[in-house]
Amino acid sequence: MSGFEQAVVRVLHSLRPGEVVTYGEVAAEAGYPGAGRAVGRVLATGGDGLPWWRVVTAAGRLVPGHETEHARRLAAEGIAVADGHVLAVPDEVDPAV
DNA sequence: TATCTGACGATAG
DNA sequence: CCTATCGCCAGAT
Repeated sequence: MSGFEQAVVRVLHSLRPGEVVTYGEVAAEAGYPGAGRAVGRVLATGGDGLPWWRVVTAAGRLVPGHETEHARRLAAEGIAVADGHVLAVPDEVDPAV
């Protein structure tokens, strides 16, 4: 387990139900801004134990190759998904906005 | 140590 | 919307 991997895992577990973040956000939150690519690698290698479905690309695009599974899990979390992309990323639930 | 790869990000065409 | 290019980082060979 490298520090990077632990940091990423910790961030993912820090997310609340229905919380969706991007790879860049996870990387920055983990303390490795710009390491979004490495984050994707961790999720891909981690395989299980990690809420990878709460992570999407900066464009709101779902994980390539897992769009169906991803969309299904996001729907279970209450996230609005359509055509392989999230309709919105409510990282901060602000009714004022 | 060097090189390649990848569930990324942004810009440009 | 899609592909191409560059920059980024960590891991694998």
